[in-house]
Amino acid sequence: MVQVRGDSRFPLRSCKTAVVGKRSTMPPRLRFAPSPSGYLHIGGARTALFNWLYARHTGGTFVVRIEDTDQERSSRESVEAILEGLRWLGLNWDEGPGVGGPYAPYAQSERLASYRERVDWLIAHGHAYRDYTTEAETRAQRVAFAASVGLGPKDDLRRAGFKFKSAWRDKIGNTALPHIVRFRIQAKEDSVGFEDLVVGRVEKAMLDLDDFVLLRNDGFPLYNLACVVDDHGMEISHVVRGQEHLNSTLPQLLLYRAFGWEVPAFAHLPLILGPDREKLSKRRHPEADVMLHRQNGVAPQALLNFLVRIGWSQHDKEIFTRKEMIDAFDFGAVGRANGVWNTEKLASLNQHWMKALPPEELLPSVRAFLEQRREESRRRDPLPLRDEALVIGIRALAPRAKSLVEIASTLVAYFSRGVAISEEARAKHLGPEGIAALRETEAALAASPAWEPELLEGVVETVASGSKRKKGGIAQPLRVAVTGGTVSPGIGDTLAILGRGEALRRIREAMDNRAAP
RNA sequence: GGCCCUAUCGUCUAGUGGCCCAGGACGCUGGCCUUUCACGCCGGUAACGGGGGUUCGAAUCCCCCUAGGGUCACCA
Repeated sequence: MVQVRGDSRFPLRSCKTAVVGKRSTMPPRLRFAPSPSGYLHIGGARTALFNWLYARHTGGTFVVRIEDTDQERSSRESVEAILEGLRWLGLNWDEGPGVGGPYAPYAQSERLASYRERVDWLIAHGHAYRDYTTEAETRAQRVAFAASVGLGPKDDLRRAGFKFKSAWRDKIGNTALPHIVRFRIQAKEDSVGFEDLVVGRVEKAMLDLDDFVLLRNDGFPLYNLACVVDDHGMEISHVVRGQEHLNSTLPQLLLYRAFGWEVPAFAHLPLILGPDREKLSKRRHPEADVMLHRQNGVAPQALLNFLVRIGWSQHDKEIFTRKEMIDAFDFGAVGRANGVWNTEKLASLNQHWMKALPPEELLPSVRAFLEQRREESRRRDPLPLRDEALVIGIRALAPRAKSLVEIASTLVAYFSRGVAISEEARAKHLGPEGIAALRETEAALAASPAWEPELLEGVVETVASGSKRKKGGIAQPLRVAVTGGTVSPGIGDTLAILGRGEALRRIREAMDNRAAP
């Protein structure tokens, strides 16, 4: 069940099994644990995706847990924004906000008592100590260190080797004074390490670890503590997260060990870098916002396909439906090198999925974009947005557009009364010859029993062969008359989107206005 | 700077010692198709970071260097 990389390639890594004990025989439990301090980040979405894929692949459980222990940064709006992003992507969760579950509550701010209880246990057993050092004293220590190495207090002191030492490490404090709680690193062991499902063996010398803080002086837990307590409490079997958390896994391991808890399997995913090769960040990279892509008209399926292929592959396969991703997913095929964001590839995948997905599936978002565009452009005589016409439009425009927004923008002009004809196009295609062609075609079109793409295409061809003209001799004047320009989908589709009434109207109008100055 | 991780076309990647003078996709590009614009189809361009080993044989295993990224909070 737990995948470990092949023995031949990682001989040393096969010595240990990532998961031992009864949990490894039960269906996996995975979690996505975002901190609600903004929108759903693209890296978070990828992490959520991989967790979700593995859970769905194995028939396990996908949990969403909100890590809102930082009161200042967390907000309800962010929780909602993140959940909305997940819903948009179709990453449904089995336990978590909104759906509940046997391990509720799923927000850390509602689980404070359990962290304090665990911390008390650690203190009682010598694994942690109360530290009464105030923030002012910590600051003073920094200033003193800075002075000793000739740096200013604002310089990065860690670079110069600054290490905070607590005077309380070996004392027993038990007063009511505000204090933090630190984990006591035991120097006895020389190193801690674990087997990562994607990275392999990760090891760190104990000396490189500090007595990390477990509890703040306001009683709120810090990441390492809350994460471990909840992952254990919620019986998470696989911790799948970004490689930025690789280092914090070591102190967390110490916590598992102190508690005597079974350690979950870990999988640290490579990071997604911006075009500047730095970790995709909200501040510097607008593309880090998942919802921006929704606004830009990217289909969720396309974004999913794009994300799954950063850091994961299945031979030469590039296109994945959800089912295909789920069926093929496995941590053994996750790469270890960071990937760079590639807008062109996303666009190309988006175009692929706009063509491949049933138009009906795209319809709601195209309609929404269309209504929005129409509002903005304040077209005077809007025509009703009929589903059948929209479906034809989406099918016809998908191969010609880079996004759903582009489809919608193009369609706006099809759903209002009348059209302004470009003078250049009129000069080129609506001369006496063009008008004559229009006249013949108009009559044939008006006589058409039905108004469907293939049928209309046929009518144009019939008129063309009947009048010994090339198809273009008919289609281009028609296109200009009906769209105002020389570029549009196939003429049958173009007429069909407009509908009989509006198409004929525009043709007649073009014939009448030929003499206009 | 300490520590951790990583290293194949510009980008995402295939590759688990011989099938690789390295395959696919995006991009760029030549052509075909065509009523316009696209789509599509056929072709081209372009990479194993450097140096040492191990081996009959290395993109693949080992070491060093270099480069890149991450992390070092009373954030997560």
